[in-house]
Amino acid sequence: MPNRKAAQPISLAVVKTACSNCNLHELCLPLGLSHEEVEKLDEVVSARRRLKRGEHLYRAGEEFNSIYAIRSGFFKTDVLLEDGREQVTGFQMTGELLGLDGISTEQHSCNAVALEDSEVCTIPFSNLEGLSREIKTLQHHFHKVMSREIVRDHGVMMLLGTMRAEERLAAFLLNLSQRFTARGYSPAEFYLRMTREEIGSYLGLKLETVSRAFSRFQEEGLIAVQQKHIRILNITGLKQLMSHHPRN
Amino acid sequence: MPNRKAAQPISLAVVKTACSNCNLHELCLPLGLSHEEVEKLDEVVSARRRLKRGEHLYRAGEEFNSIYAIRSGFFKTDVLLEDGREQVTGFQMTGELLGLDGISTEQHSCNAVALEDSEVCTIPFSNLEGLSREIKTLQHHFHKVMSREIVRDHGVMMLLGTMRAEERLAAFLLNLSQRFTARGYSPAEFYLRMTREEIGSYLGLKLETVSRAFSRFQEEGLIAVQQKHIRILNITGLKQLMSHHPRN
DNA sequence: CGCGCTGTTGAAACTTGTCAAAGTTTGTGG
DNA sequence: CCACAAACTTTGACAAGTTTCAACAGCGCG
Repeated sequence: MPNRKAAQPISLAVVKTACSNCNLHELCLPLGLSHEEVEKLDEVVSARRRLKRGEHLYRAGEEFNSIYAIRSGFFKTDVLLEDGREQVTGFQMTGELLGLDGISTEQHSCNAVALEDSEVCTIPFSNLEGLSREIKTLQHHFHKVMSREIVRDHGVMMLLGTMRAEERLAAFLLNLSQRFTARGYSPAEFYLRMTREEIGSYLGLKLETVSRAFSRFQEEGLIAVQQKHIRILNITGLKQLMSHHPRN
Repeated sequence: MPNRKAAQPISLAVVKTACSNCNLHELCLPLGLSHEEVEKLDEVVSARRRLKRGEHLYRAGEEFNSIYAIRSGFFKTDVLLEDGREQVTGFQMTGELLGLDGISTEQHSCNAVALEDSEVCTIPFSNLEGLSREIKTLQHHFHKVMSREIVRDHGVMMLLGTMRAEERLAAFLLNLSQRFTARGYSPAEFYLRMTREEIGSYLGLKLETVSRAFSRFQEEGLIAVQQKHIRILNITGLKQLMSHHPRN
């Protein structure tokens, strides 16, 4: 096995990822696998890839071959309609998977764009399927991950279908907070990697509406906003905001 | 093999389904399996279950054990928030699968309700996983089905996030039309199984708005509505309606 | 150091929701 | 088989929320 730490010219495509060394066990696929099984998975995860901010990991229409595990960084996925309409369908962070949408037609159905310099593990899908046939735990975990994505999408549908602007933004901030927390970051303070327009697109709102909601939250002492820097001052307040549903 | 047509007391739970006889090959799981493989699947699909209109196939919170293939009938799934908000997340028809959301937490995360008398095949999930480990084609097909669900959800997010009332309803009708067509029914004439309120819930609109949009489509000669009976008179018109996006 | 992208704020327009009333269909029990 | 109640649908008038358009401020990249 090559020594990855040696100071030598780096061939990006060749650097092997090692699930066994990765500190994302609980977030990514290797959950609950034996040491031996993780080593098999190592063989399947073919390469790391680095992306600069703004770079596409894949584009809608491209052939689907692999799914990607985010090692570090931050992504958005978005869908484009023929008529030019566009919507952000999700924001993904460390330990989350990208590309599941491509399995269905063997073509990616959305664009994945790095919102900051990022690094992903490439997992050739047919290898993953192969290994899933051998390792029951892996198979089941993968199914759970796909199912979780479906449940998550239902949550977004709920948000888009039943919540008003400020509720949507509160839900969004609370969701980010919770995901940062799960990764060991502060639940109350973080930088947004996306623009107001991208937030709006995700939440089904115009950027101005997002901006106004931020301002309103600030006036009410719920958060402190300074551009992309967010501090949540009153988590309970944000949560309450969401349970005051309009009527029915 | 028992003769299912014999006039004898029927024990619902015992009647075996036979994928091999089923005319839903292309819609359900057995796509592209060999004869032999389909027979293995037969063994896994444990029982049929009949539901009356209004009956729940499963409820949110119940333990997840099986997924269901709709043999005949029509369902809705909906999600309930603690605060009483509710949203229909989908309508499912013959040949489609129900229950994929439950894999993630081993609990169903939504309710599935029959909107007309219906019949489903119960597919114990661990059996399906087992068989997937043996039959590559089945495994891959199942992954595609899950992925297709994710892509479908993205479509709904798009609809909820970027379209206005009439566009949403047009998209909804076109989608139904297309799915009926795929099942050999008329593309232009069908009965809605759901109420205006359920349509509204799915589309993120109030029932009055749905009703008004129907009326407007009728005035414009795009469709003929009589309660739940819909005839599409001008498919192109409906499609055009959707490409006149608001602005950007 | 300035230009462009991003974000903020205001006022007016528009879309959808709310409330209310009346019409229609469906299902049930007499 | 009819009658009545309940559920569903339609329509109108008004209110509320969000978008649109516009102007300006701020930050950051080159």
